[in-house]
Amino acid sequence: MSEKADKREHILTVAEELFGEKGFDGTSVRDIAQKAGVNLAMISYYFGSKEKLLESLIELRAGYAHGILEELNKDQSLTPWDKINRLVDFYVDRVLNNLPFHNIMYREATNIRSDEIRDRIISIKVRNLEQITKIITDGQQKKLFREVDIPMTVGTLMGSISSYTQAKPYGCHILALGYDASEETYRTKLAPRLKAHLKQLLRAHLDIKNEE
Amino acid sequence: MSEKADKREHILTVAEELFGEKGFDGTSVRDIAQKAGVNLAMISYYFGSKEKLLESLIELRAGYAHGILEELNKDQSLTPWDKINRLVDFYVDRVLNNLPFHNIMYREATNIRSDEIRDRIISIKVRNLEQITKIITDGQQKKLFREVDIPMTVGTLMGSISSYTQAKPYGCHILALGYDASEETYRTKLAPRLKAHLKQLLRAHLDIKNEE
DNA sequence: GTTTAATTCAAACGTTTGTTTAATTTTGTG
DNA sequence: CACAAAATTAAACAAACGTTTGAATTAAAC
Repeated sequence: MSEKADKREHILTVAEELFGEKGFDGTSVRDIAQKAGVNLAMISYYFGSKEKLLESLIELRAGYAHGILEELNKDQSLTPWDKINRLVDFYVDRVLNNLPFHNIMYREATNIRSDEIRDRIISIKVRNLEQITKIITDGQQKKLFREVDIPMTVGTLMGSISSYTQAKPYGCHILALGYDASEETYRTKLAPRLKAHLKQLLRAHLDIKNEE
Repeated sequence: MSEKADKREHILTVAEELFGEKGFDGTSVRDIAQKAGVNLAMISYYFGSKEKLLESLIELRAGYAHGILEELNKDQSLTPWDKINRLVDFYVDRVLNNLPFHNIMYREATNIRSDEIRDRIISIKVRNLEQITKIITDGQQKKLFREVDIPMTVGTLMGSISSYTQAKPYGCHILALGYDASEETYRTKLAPRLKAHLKQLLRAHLDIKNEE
C-alpha cells in the first residue's frame, strides 16, 4: 500500500471540500492541514504551494468526462434522442456527485492565476463541446434535429444545472426543503427535477418538427 | 452636491469591480482604498467593516429588476410571446451591463456569512420568479404556452447567461475572439448570440404546439 | 547494523490581513 | 472669528496568512 499516495490524495480531497465550500482565498493552508489531520508543513512538502495544490487537484479531477462522452458517441445502438437523454442524466449526476469540484471550477475559473491551468480547462471544455457537437450534428443529418446554436445549447445545459448547485438556499426554497436540508437530500430532490426539465427542454429545442 | 454620498458610492463602485474580479476574499481593504484613492481607514469609517461594505453594496444594487418586471407584466399591449422576448433582452442586457455585480452574486451567494443578506437575496429571487411565473401562466391561460417547470425554466434562463459570463476565456474561444479581448467587445459579441439562442430556446420550450 | 534518504514535526519566518487609534484637517454653524 | 462636529490622516495593532527552517523520526538500501 502506498502510504504516501494515500496521504497526498487525502489532502487533495480535503482541500477540494474546503475550496468548494469557502473558496480558494477563503480557505487557509492551516484549515486544510487541520481537517486532513496532517502537519502544516506537509502541504508545502507534497505540493510546493497552495496554488500548486489547486493545480494538482484540477489535474486529478479534470478530463474524466471525455472518455464517457466518447463512448456515448460511438454507441451505434442508441438513437440521437437516446444520446441526448443520456447526456442529461450523465451531466446532472456528474455535477451533483462532484459538487465541491464543480463549485471550484465555476467560482475559480474566472480568476485562474496560472495560464497553464486556464488553457487546460478551456481545452477540456472544448473537447467536451466537440463530443456533444457530434451527437447533435448526427441527429441533424438523420433529420431528427433542427438547426441550433450548439455552443450556446451546451452552455444552457451546464448553466441550468449550475444555477441550482451554486445557490442551494434558493434551491431549497424552490424544492420546498428547509434551509438546513442536507447536501444528500438536496441532491436527491434536485436531480430528477433537473433531469426531467432538461429532457423536456432539449426535446422541444432540438426537434426538427419545431422548425420555425 | 453631496460630497460624502459621492465618496461612499465611489468606494462601493470600486469595491464592486474588485470583488467581481478577484472575489471577496481575494480583495483586500487596502486594494479598495488604493484604487478608490481614499485612506484605508475611510472604509471602516463609512461602512464599519469589509463585510458590511459587501452588505451595503448588495443593498444598493439588488432589487432593481423587480420594478421593470412588474411594468412588463402589466403592459396589456404585449402578447405573452412579446413579454418572453423582452424578458430575454432585459436579462441579457442587465447581466452584461452589471457584470461585476453578477459575478459577486454568483460567486459569493453560496457562502454568504450573514443570514440577513442570504434571506434578502432569496426574497429578491423569489419575487422575480413570481413575476416571471405570472407571464408564463398568463400565456398558458391564453392557450399559447404549454405546461413547463417554471422555476427550472428561470434557472435555465439565468444559468445560460451565467455560463458565459463566468467563463470569459472559454467564451472568447467560442466567439472566435482572442483571449485578450476587452470586456466591451466580449459583451457586444456575446449579447446578440445569447439573445437569439434564448429566444429560439424558449419559443420551442413554451409553445403549446410542442406539447408531447 | 549502519548509512542514506524520505518523511514528519514544532517553531519561527516575514508579510499581509482587517481594524483601531489618536492626532490633524476640513467643514458647517451661530 | 470661534467653536463643535465631521472627515481625513499616518501609524500602529493583534491576528492570520503562506512558506521555510532545521532538528527529530521513520523507512529503505546495502
